[in-house]
Amino acid sequence: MANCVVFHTQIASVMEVLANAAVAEICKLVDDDYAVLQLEITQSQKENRGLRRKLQLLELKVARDRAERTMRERVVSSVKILDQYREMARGHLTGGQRSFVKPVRDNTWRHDQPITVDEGSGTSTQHMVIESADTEAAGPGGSSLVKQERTEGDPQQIRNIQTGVAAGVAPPVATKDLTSSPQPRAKCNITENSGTMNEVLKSETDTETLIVTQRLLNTGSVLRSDPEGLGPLGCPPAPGSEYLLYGNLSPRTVHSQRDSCDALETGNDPSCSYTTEIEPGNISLGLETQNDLSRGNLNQYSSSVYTEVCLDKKGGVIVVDEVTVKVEGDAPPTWNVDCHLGDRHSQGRDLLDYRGSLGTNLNVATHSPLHAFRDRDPVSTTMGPSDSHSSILFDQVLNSKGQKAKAQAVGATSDNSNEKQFLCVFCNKGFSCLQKLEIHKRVHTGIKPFSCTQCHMRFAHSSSLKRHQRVHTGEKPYSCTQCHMRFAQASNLKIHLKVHMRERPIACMDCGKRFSDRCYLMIHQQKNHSTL
DNA sequence: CTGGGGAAGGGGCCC
DNA sequence: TGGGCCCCTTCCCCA
Repeated sequence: MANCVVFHTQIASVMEVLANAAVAEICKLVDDDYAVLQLEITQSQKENRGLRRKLQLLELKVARDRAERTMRERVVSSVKILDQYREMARGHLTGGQRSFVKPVRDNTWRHDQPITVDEGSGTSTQHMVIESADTEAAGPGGSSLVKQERTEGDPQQIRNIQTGVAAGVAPPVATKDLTSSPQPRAKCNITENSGTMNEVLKSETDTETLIVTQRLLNTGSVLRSDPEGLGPLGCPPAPGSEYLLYGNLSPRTVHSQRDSCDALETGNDPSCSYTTEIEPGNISLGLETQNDLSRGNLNQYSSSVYTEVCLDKKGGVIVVDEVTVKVEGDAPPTWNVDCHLGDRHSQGRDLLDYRGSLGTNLNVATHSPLHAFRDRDPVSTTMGPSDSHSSILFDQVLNSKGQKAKAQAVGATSDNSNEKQFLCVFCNKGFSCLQKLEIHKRVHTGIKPFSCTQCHMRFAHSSSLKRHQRVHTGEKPYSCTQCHMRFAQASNLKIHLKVHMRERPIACMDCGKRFSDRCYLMIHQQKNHSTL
């Protein structure tokens, strides 16, 4: 019995030992599996983090591209807007070439009518206020004020754009327009923020408000800066400014300035954008006109300033780049033909071309009315360095200091050969050299450096100007050998020669009338011999 | 409606 | 690289 008890005790001990060993084994297995699982989880988490980072990078890249693209587009539109203001001022100064029916009081812009320019990339809210004293208040040097209120932001990121000629600073181009304006014409300070790329992304919800309030004078309207001649932050205007020169450097030349921060140095920063996005509700382009249009007082505004800017042929909305100018009411198209300065039809065609271009690429600022407006600048008579300079500066605005060529080169796509490494930022068309690209971009920018001295026609190509001048000289160097017809253009002679060679092989079986093409015969038969 | 002429836009090529 | 020429295309006007 005692042995039996001892035996059971031993068995129990063995069982316990075995159980402990089994538990230990199980625990070891669990620990191992747990470690493996932990390792796998950790690796998965690392992979997730990596993928998340990649995703963020991709999103950042996309946002950067979008911001850069938007910047370019808005720079164009903003430049055009500024150009428009210059034109407005100039138009009031050169009223002899444009019909101004509107009384003086109606040409006054309200101070409280803002233009909101959402720069999209800014980090602060800024206001540009264009003010002008009344004729009486300003005296013979009646002027308008363009100033900007900046509410926040790093002073290091401010750039001032000064349009016009600062007091005491000689205008770059002395023109006859100045005769009507004894004072320096325009001076416009635009303080602009630039930020980092992150700021661009962040500031998509931020607003930068560019409030432009200008009271236009019927005569002698002069844009000037704030009386102190200081920028919004007290930065004195730099006469040697170079920013935002665009188009023709007439007295309405945009002088710009860079303050000490040299904001254009931010060229590497895509957020360094001078973009404008005019909110229809705050748009001041029309200012009172817009309201008056809705009231049906359009006839009072034969001023090309208003009609050209505000009116679409359909009387609805003009879309210039991303700037939407809403015109309320059934405003009829009132492009003042008299304002076209003797241009028989090409300017109107510019508008058509512009619309057609927009039809294919809404982001292309092609021959916009504003450009057409500028292009009718009767001041410049020949191409001057200012024009090329302005083109360069336009590119500076567009691509921020030397980034243009880089962008063009970087933007090369597979469908462009190495021979055409210079790509147009507007249409992506490739050119073999930079000069050709620069010339081509006039199609989009509307820059026409070549002006006829006999009329006010302007051309983007020197050859076009030379060809045009035959209109004035009456020279017709191309003569037909078959008749006595003479032509100023060889292409027209070539077309004419077809008259002598043209055959009309298509004959109507009913009446015998012959046509040069089958489609003419079909139309003819449908109209005259249709049995239906 | 059709065709002809005038004129301009714009790109390619050459020097 | 810049200017000039050539060419094609397109639009407008007119008969």
